[in-house]
Amino acid sequence: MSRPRTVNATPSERLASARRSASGAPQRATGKRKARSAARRDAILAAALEEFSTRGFGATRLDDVARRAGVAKGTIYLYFRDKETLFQELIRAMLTPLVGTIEAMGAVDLPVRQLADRIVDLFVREIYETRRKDVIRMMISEGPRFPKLAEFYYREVLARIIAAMRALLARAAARGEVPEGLVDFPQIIAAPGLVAIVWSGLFERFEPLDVRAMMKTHIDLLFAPRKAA
Amino acid sequence: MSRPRTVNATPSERLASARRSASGAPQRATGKRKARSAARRDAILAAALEEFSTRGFGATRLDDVARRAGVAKGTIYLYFRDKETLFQELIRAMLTPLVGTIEAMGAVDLPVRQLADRIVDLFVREIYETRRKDVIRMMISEGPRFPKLAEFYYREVLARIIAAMRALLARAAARGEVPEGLVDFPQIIAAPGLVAIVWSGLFERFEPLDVRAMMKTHIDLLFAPRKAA
DNA sequence: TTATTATGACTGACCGGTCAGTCAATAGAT
DNA sequence: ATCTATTGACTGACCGGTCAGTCATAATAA
Repeated sequence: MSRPRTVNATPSERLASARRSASGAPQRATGKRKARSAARRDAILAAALEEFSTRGFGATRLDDVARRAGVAKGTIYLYFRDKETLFQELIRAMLTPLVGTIEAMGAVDLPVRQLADRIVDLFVREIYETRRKDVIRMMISEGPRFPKLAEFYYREVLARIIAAMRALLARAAARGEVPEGLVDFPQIIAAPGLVAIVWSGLFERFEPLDVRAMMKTHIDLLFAPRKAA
Repeated sequence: MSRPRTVNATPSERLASARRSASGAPQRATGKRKARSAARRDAILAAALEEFSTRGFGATRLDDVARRAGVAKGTIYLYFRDKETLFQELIRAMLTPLVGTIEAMGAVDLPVRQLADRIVDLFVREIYETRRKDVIRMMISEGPRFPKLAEFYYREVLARIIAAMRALLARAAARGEVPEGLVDFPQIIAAPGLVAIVWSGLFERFEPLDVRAMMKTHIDLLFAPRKAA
């Protein structure tokens, strides 16, 4: 047995190691190393996105992620505690930037129709035509088995977006631009977006779907001027 | 999906096995045996539903399915060729009965509003408050990695429902009960249903959603009388 | 500046546990 | 007795996670 292995590592050593990985980059680093380190992390996340989004969490092999990232498997564990952490960090990294953008949009005070158009545009450009579409699909697929992840997504993303929408819709409703009912269910506005995301993953090849047109139609129907009740 | 783990089995063996399993029951059977056989199959499917829908396809262990069904693991293989076949049969068995019901509904010629109410009711009673909700969730989650399954679902379920809806909407539009736009995107009608299914799996515990109310609101908004263009 | 030492990022062979699928043995029906 | 259905121990591919060892780079000394 010529491969001696160290069997002992004090609890504190283990803890230190765990803490390190949590930070997301191996130890401290300066200059060249720091840059390289960040690049590596990104490469791993990019590879993970590719693999996770085509194979799903369970069927993804970390060996494949490593190969795709041009890195040894062990390296992944220098940047992420384990497979699950990698997965969650990936989703976090992809979705977090969106929130600010959307909240900002809700703050602007424009006629709802214009806002609606902007929202549709934002959705198509920043989500539907983007890898974020796949991230949301993953969220839907794997979320039920990752309660922590679902909670993060709800608290940091959804709840905020819904709050912004509600505020916006309430203002519009007060002006009579929008029926009151919508304020209770902002989800209705986003519903076709969800349909589009799911459809694209399952049925696009049988029957392509014009997302923009569908969302436009939906908005037109919801916001069309009505006869008085 | 998943890697084939069996490496040896002559083509003819495979065929024989396939032929038998395809029938869904071991050999021919009559009387008592036939009944027992059908019951077994059902027990396995029921157990599979339970396991697959909480753990997902990949993480479900056939050992667990067997235990839950009160059967030895090998027995599963008497009724289904492999894990994937079991999964697909399950979805097939759960969704197929729906199609007829929905198509029948589309054939009736009633004012859209009444039809809409019936459709909402059907959705809530036959899907949302049922295990079928979970089956559809599984379809969404696992579909992208089971092209065959997605195709079956599209051809046998979705396409038919959409066709029925389109016919119905076209009639209604001709009568001026419904805006023309809807005919192009029957998906819009179903969108909140999808939202409800996804929501229930991910966020119910943070923020319950009144599906009936949401769908009612949506329908009211879509079908409300409009000012003339 | 150049030489020497220290660091820690990176590697990849390896380990241990897991689980789909098999099949010889057994129970049960006819 | 014969034939079928059922069992569950077993196999082996597979993969997440580990860690001793390597070497480029950074820190320090000369």
